[in-house]
Amino acid sequence: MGPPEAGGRMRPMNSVRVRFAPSPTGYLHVGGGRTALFNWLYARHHKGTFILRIEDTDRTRSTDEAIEQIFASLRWLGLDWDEVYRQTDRFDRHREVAVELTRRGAAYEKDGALWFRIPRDGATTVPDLLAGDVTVQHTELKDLVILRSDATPTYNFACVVDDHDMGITHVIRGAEHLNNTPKQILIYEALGWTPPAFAHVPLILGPDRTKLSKRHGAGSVLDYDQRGILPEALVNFLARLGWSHGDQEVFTRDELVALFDLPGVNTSAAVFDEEKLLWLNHEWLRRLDPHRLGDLLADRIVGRGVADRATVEAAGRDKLARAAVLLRERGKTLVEMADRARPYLPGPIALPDDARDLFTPDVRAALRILAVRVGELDDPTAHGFETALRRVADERGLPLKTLAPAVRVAVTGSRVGPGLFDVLSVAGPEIVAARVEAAAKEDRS
RNA sequence: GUCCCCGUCGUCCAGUGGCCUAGGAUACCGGGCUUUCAAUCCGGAAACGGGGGUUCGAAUCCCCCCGGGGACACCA
Repeated sequence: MGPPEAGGRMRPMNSVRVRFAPSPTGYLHVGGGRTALFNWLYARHHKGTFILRIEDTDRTRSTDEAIEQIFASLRWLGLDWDEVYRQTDRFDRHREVAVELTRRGAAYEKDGALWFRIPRDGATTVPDLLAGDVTVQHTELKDLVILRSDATPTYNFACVVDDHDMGITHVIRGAEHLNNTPKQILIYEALGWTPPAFAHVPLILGPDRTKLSKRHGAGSVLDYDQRGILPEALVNFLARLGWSHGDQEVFTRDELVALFDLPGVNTSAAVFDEEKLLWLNHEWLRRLDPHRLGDLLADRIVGRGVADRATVEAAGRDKLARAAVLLRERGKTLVEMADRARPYLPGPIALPDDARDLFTPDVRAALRILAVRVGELDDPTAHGFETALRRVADERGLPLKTLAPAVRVAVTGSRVGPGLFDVLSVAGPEIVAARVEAAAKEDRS
């Protein structure tokens, strides 16, 4: 028989119910993101329920903006929740239970606050699914406030009441809570309630090996979106921090749901390695559908001010998708890709000063001819451009090794980039002809 | 300081007593390919924290030490 929900409904006993319980005192950082992910994966894997509970009992530090940020972060990560609660909505219930605790002699009032009494003797064992049995002597514990002077409940207390009322079966949370658990178990026992199962997942550390926190800089989940990281990549990366499935590194969301379970989770803390995230992002960039990636690229181009919306729309979806396919081979983030997308969009290109040595009189003469040929090109594929380029080089007695870099710089403004003929083909004859002609007029001095 | 957790390449993981001359990934170094940069391919360097046990045999089990982290709020 499962515990009754707040409303009194009964639930089947075997169904998994887990919750992610962030406090809205700031943005959601990747540590919290991973805790949310593990809970979500566990729920989805076991066909259970994923509950989101906003722990806003600290009314002076909680903000609505933070709540919105948390929602937005979870949505971006693709972690959908089945139920959502706000702890402040349940204050009456918390007070009711506090009274019950007092009636049972487990709580007492002092200085206006209500305190929970820790039994003098004995010890409490947390049967942790990951760490094993963790026993703490009661002498190590101190009585704790459960109701503040202003009658609002504190974390360790509200948490117990809500986990119980909401029928939580597994509490999956960060290892920093392991020390709180004996106190919470004592509260369950004082109330005659059965505690849920606990699984304390290892911490995520910053480069300095201390718990990842806001002071490590780029901690916010949404920052990663800002930096051009794909949610697929962050989810994949976070999942692999503390969890594994053999030697597999790349996982789709569906694979994660199918494979994730608590027994596969580690017990030691992990350092957040930005380099590996970037590698995974690159992997995911290359796996995305071209048109979807093209759309993401289009937004990013506008967002970064590389080109305006009208220009991007004029280029068209197909062209953006083709450009994205070229760009993703050497970009690790959407930001890098967007910042290199200019060559594929209409408009002039600025030539770098240090590349002017490429435009010798011979080269400029060849470029003039090439511009004409490209204007008349009837096969605007990579192959068509290659043929045209080779022919001009041949006619002018210039090695391709000399002409190609000049054309590249003329069209893209850079000496490096994707395969030249692919670049020309995606940019298209019109853009190529105009830029090659403009470069041919460059007077190097 | 006290209590709790943890300890395999720089980093993330594999490894659950013999398949380990310890495997994969990333990052790094060298080479091939290429108009360039990537990608890719080939090669390289790189770890079981230390000491005791247990065992025919230990990265795997036990103990001690050392190291790292976390918690010690009317924060969560």
